[in-house]
Amino acid sequence: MTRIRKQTLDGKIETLILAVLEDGPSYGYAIVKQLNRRCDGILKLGEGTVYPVLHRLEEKQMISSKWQTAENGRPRKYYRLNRKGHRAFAENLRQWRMLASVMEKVVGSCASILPKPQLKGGII
Amino acid sequence: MTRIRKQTLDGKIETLILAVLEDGPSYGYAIVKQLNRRCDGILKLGEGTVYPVLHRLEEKQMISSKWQTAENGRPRKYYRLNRKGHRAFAENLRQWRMLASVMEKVVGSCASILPKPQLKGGII
DNA sequence: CGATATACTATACAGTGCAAGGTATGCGCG
DNA sequence: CGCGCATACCTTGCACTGTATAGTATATCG
Repeated sequence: MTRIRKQTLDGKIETLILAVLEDGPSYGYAIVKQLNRRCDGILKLGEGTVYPVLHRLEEKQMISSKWQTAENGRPRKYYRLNRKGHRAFAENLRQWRMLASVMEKVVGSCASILPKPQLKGGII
Repeated sequence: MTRIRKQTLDGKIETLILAVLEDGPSYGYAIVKQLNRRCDGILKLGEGTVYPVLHRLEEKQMISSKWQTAENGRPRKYYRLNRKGHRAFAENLRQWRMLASVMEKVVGSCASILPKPQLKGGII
């Protein structure tokens, strides 16, 4: 299984992180682990990838952070979605669907050379 | 209908152009028009977007160019896929499927807030 | 005690979309 | 003829994003 490339993932990590936080507050290290575990073999994010995105998201006021000490004594910076982040996630999702539609329209037509795994229904 | 954002499209234009050329040789201006027409309302690429990508693709030896004069007297630079480009397109397609799978896994679970248009089959 | 996992941070780089601006020519219209 | 429009190409520079690299600190376990 090949790892996913940067240029493929580009612009999607923000959405992925928002999606994780959509399920409830979490902190950087856990987010990295969860995403990697969730997409084992395909996604292998480093901490140097995720933390800057978190800082950018906070800067854009989509998420808020709060330092908290876990039961194991470690300080953790918990992030949670705020209204702006919630809206951003919804918008990102819409954008994702649009992209999927475009790719389907353009690539789909000549993609018969590489048949799709399965897709019985049309546009995603 | 909102236009698709840069960060959403990021890294996909190369694939889109390769897809068009997969159907036969073409030239820059026509490629722009075709992509925009094909995805009317969503995609609005400028020439300043496409030409640099064509140059990069040629630099990476995925496509080759050949000047040719059209019947209307205008000089056109026709591009065609070569073997490397063909392989790159297949790889890009694989990457796209991987991305779709990742997005499905992570976003799909909590995406119930924004129900998908239709999808009866699972992974794209 | 040393290794490992946890948990955070900062810096610097490369690739990419795209806005902005420029050149040149053929064609139709008033 | 002059004007605008569509055609057809090009370059420069910016902003954003993933990520490699490097650094810090502490709890836990063999």
